[in-house]
Amino acid sequence: MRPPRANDYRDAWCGDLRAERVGDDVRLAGWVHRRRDHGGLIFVDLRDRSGIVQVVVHPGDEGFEIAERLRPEHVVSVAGGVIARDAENVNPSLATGEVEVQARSIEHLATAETPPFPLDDDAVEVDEVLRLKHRPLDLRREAMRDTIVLRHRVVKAIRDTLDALDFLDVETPILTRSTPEGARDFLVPSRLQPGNWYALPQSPQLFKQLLMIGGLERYYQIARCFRDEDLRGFRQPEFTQLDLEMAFVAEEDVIAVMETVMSAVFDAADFHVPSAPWPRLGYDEAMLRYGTDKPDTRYGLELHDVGPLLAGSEFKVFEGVLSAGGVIRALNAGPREMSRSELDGLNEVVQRHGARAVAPIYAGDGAWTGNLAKFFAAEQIAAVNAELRASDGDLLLFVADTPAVAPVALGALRVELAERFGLVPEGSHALAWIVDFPMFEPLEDGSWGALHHPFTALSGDFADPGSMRSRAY
RNA sequence: GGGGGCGUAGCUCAGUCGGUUAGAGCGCCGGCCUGUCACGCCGGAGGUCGCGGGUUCGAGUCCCGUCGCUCCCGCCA
Repeated sequence: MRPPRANDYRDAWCGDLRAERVGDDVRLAGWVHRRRDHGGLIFVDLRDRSGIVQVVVHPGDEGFEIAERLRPEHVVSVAGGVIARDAENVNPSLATGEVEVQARSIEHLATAETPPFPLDDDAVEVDEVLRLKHRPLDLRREAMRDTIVLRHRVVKAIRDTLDALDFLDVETPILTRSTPEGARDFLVPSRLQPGNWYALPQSPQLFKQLLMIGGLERYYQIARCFRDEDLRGFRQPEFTQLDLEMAFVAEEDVIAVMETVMSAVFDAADFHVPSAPWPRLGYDEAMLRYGTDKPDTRYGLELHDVGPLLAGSEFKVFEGVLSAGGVIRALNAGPREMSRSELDGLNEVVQRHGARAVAPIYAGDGAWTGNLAKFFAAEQIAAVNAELRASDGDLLLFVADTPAVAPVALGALRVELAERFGLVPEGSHALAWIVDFPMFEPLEDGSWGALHHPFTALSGDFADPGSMRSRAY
C-alpha cells in the first residue's frame, strides 16, 4: 500500500514494514491481534488493513504498563523504531517477519470486549448468523478482507478493460416498472401513487436496449439485480452482474470482447487459466457428454449413450425404458472398489434428479460381474466395453430413464464421483463456451417457454419451436 | 412448494442402550515466566442441552409441535 499521510495516529502501514525500513522511526495504528506476555517482555501482534507486524515492549519502556493491559481487538497507536530480528527469531510465515517494532510509546485508543468468535484465519468455521450479527468483527478477518479486495480487483479489471474498448458506464434505474426475465419481482409500494408499485429490476435488459437504440453503441454496468426467488448456497435474491450491450456486432465480436474482459479478470484474480480463445461446445454435445450445460471439463468420466448397444437384452428394466422412448446413459468410473452402502449413496444422487436408480456393473475381460451381468449377450458386453473403453476391474454406472432425466441424473453423479474421488486437480481451471442453446423448451401444458434468457436473437423456424436455437453463449 | 441433516459452555464439537454430579479443545479470568509468534506452565470460572408439550420411576437422548440454521430438488439464468 502507499504510505499513509502522516498524522497523530500513524505514518506507516503494519503489513508493509520490511528489512529496508530498519532504522526508521514509525508510528502505527491498528488493532491488537494477539498479545504474548512473557512476564518480562511483551509481544503485541498489531494488525491494520495491510497486515500484521510484531511490536515488542520491554519492562521500563514507556508503554509497558499499557501493553500489560492490552487484550485482543483493543485499538492502539504505537510509536517506535523498526529493528531487524536476529536470524533465529525471524518468522518466515509472516510477511513482516524479518523485522519488529521496538515500542517507544503506546497510546491506548480503545478497549474491546472479548470477541464472541475467533478472528484467526485458521479458526474453525463459525455460524454465519453469528458472524453477521457482529459484521464489523467478521470483516476484520483476513479471509473477509481478501474477499473484498478480490472483488475490488475484479471490478477494476472489468472497468479498465471495457474503458479501453470504448464502453460507457451508464447507471440505470432501480425503482422502475417490471422488467420481466421470468423471475418474481421485488415490489416497492409507491407513496405518491397509492395502490401502485415499483418493481426492482431483474436485470437492466430493457434499459440497455434503449441505450442501443439511443445511439450510445457500447454500454456496460456493474449492475445490481433483484430476483425474488429461493436461495441456494451460490445464489442470492440480490446480486451483482456485469451487464453490457453493443450495437452493430455479431457473435464473434461479443465473444472477442468477453474473452478480453474475462482474461483480465482471471489475471486480476490470480487465476491461471488457458489463454483465449477458449473452446466451444454445442449445447447438445454438452448434455450428451456431461449431462449439464455447465460442464466441468477438468476431468473425464464422460457420459455415453449406450441404449442402442444394449437394445434387445434380457434385462427388463432397460428394455422397458427403451420401449417407452427412454435412453440409457453410462459412464466408466474407473477401477473403483465401492461398498454396498457407497453404491446406495450413488442412488440417492440420481434420485434427487428424478431417476429411479443407478445400475453398477464391474467390467472384466470379455465379461461383466455383478448381478445384472447375466442379462446381456457377449456382443453387447463387448460393444459397451469398447464404447466406455472399459478395462478389467472398471466400475461402469448406468442410468436408464427418459431423455430428460437420464443425462441430468448421470451428470450429477459424475460431479459427485469427481468430488468423492478428488478428480479435480488443485488450483486448476478450465473454460469453455457453450453455444447453440435451444431457444424454447416444452412446458407441461403443451406450450413452449424460453429455456434460458428470453431476450436473445434466435435462429430456426417458429413452425418447429423445439428445433429453434438461441444465439446465446 | 417438497425432501434430508443439524441445534449441548463465548466458539467448534463429543455425549454409547433412556440411568449417579453433562465433557473436550480453543477462548476467558487469576498466578508464574525476558525472544515468543496458535508462546509455555499452574489454577479457576463458565450450561434454560433452541423453545413448548408428551411418554417414562427417570429425557441432552424417545414422540409431537414450534423456531432457527444448513444442504438438495423445484424455482431462478
